[in-house]
Amino acid sequence: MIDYFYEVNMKIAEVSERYGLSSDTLRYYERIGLIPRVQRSDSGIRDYSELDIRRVEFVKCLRSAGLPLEVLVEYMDLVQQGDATIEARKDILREQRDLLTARILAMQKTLEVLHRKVQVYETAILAKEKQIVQTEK
Amino acid sequence: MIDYFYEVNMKIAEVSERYGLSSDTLRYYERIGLIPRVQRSDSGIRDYSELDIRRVEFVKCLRSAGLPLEVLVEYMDLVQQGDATIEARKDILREQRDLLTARILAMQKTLEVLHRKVQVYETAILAKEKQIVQTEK
DNA sequence: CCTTGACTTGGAGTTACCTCCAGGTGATAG
DNA sequence: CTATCACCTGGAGGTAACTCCAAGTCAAGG
Repeated sequence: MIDYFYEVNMKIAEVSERYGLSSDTLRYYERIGLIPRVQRSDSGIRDYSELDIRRVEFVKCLRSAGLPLEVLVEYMDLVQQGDATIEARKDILREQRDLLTARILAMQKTLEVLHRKVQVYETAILAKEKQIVQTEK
Repeated sequence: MIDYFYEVNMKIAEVSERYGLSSDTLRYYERIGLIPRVQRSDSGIRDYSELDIRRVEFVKCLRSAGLPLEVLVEYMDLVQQGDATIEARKDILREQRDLLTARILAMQKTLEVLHRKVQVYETAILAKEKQIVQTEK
């Protein structure tokens, strides 16, 4: 029988595939309360709703920038608590945004250092090659 | 008696202070071969030379951008081995530079997401305040 | 009916990177 | 002379974030 309802939901393997997080990690995130409990099918299998998937995406995004799980858990907890926590949530995100800005700045400085150092090596290698050519003459 | 030789060297506490790495961390870095063995005074106390200090600074810089210890140990090892390893060292730094570039890019995207989200919260809070004012009338 | 394979759970194990500790030494201040 | 203090060593402990495992369930295919 054809299912007339459009089925958006996904099993854990699909979510894992799509967001590059292992199934174990997804289950782990749920365990620690980072993602609220996902609905299970009759046979107990996770059935990620669109909302769940958006949460995974959000978490994946912030985690990949290095925000600590602890902070994200706290934030997601506040989200669950509803409108009264908007102020607190904003404060968390603002703080993390500022920290991230600082981290990016530091990394850019380091990148510069690395970049110059690579260039120094490249010219050193060129000089060495030239020396070899002269020796061969 | 006055010491006529200019004394640049530092004890571990001073290096720790100056670079924001704990003494334990400095000793740890030496243990794992990230910093070659630092000279000891007669009574066995570390006496960081200018070169040692430059190494600490370099490591601190790269670590703060998230380069893994393993890679840095490998690199410092090659440095110890002398000129023959210049090519290999360049390759390591180039790879790490490229990885870092990618990480910074990803973080900038996340920063944008965070930034927008903070703004959404800020306007939401403003709207809420306005509502309260109206209710009070 | 039986096997296969993707899923479930609770709990244990792993990795990277420190951080702490116990027990000991040597220089300096009271 | 003794107490304090910064340092030493080797080794154990801690934390964050996964990652793996054993034992079990269920649906689908042969």
